Amino acid sequence: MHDEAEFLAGYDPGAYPAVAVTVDVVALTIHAGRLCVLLVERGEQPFAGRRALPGGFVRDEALDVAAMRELGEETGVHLERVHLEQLKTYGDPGRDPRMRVFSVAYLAFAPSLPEPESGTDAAGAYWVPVEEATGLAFDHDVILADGLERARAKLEYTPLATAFAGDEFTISELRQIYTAVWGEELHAGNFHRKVLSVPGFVESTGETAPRGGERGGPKPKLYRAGDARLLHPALLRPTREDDVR
Amino acid sequence: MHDEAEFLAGYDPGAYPAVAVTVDVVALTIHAGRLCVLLVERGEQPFAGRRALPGGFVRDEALDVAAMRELGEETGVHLERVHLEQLKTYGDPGRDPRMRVFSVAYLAFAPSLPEPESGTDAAGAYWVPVEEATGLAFDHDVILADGLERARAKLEYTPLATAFAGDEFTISELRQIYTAVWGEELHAGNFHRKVLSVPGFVESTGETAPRGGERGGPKPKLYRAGDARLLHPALLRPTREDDVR
DNA sequence: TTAATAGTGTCTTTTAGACAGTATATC
DNA sequence: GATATACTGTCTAAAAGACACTATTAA
Repeated sequence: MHDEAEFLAGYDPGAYPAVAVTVDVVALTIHAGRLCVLLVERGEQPFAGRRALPGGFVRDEALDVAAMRELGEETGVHLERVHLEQLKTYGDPGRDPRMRVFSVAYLAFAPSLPEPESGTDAAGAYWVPVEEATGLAFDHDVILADGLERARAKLEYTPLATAFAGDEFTISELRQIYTAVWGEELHAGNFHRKVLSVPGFVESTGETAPRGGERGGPKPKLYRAGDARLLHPALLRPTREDDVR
Repeated sequence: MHDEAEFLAGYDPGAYPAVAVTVDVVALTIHAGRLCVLLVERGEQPFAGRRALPGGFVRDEALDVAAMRELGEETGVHLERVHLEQLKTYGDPGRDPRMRVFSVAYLAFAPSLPEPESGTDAAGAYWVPVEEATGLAFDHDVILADGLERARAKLEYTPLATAFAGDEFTISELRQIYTAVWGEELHAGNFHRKVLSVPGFVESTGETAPRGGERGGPKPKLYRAGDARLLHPALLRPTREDDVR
């Protein structure tokens, strides 16, 4: 189109007030039966010394690429089979003292627990149990809360829990993931039957684990993630009427 | 903090490459039993003359404020009890030929059908059945598709359908909303009982509609939206196994 | 009168959840 | 042997869905 080319030639990007776009990542994993989030200690202003979600400015790249890159650069955590999804964008004026900064938050689920190495941008990075992750920089407390709510909801109707597990896992391990994320005990027997009854949630490897539990019990069978993208029927949280209203 | 103030004084926002942030709104309503989306005909480059979602640059304001403002300015549609929620952010390099533009998409649900007046920014604005809303400017086809998927899913486990209805509505009207959004017929009798059995979904006004259907039938009772934020148990779509994998 | 719609009854199937019970491991 | 765990059986209650039926209204 001639008109469009002409328009583009005369267009001045600098005419708009400066804004910046960052990505911040809520990376979750299970460690010792507890749900943990990856935090960095900020080495630079603003909020130097405060804990924050890993993140940084978006370059000439897609948003999800930026999220994955920042996760690796800033924490030394390089996740291969990591599940990454966009959470929400935060852009209230004043949420960053430097300038107008819009942060596109991502949610990541890490299967195992790679101990992070300190990267270039951060003085340190570590997994922190989510209950202890408070007083974060910027509006990251809110972002974390939104991420946790999303994660808890998605466990119900998607096979997301398998993203927290390794390639092969037992039904018990899967149940412990649900327990950690929801913060509620689940009946072992009913959970077992339920998981196996949902088509495509898990599939058997035919193998069994090399040994039983620490204090006895039979060797459990091993499973891997199935091909379902949604759980039908869903695996609902124990109903608390209060949450509904 | 002395350190932080010092840092801010020496900070130069112009040092970063220019980016822009816009909001785009997927505004949905039901018209004559069909799900419709609000589109504008672009009056300016780029994509002049093409249909697009209403939207524009974010000013010194919160994102949801920007979304509501653009909806009003660009289409003349001023929605009072409109439900507005953030959908997703789109930021692929090259999605806008002018510069790097990140678009924060919002999803809006309009109860009635205010016929839009042409506003300042747009050559025209009109409601279009979603099946006919193709070939949109930028990546708006994708944004619309994501918005529809979100809307369809939220009808299942939230009372969102009431946002499409007026202050008072009949169970039949509510069912027609589900039918229009999901594109599937629902059994009238079972739907009726189901809606009334979900706590807090709807509450009776005690009144009945002034008359029955066009071709006969009793005067239906009137209801208004209840206080539930989630539907328990949910109102699930007729299962299509294919959607799951 | 005809036909369409509102609303209810009832039956079957599926699912959730409580609870018990058996087999198999580890210490 | 004591004990913890994996897994299954069984029963009950809740819910989904199919289908039938009555009552009420507009044309």
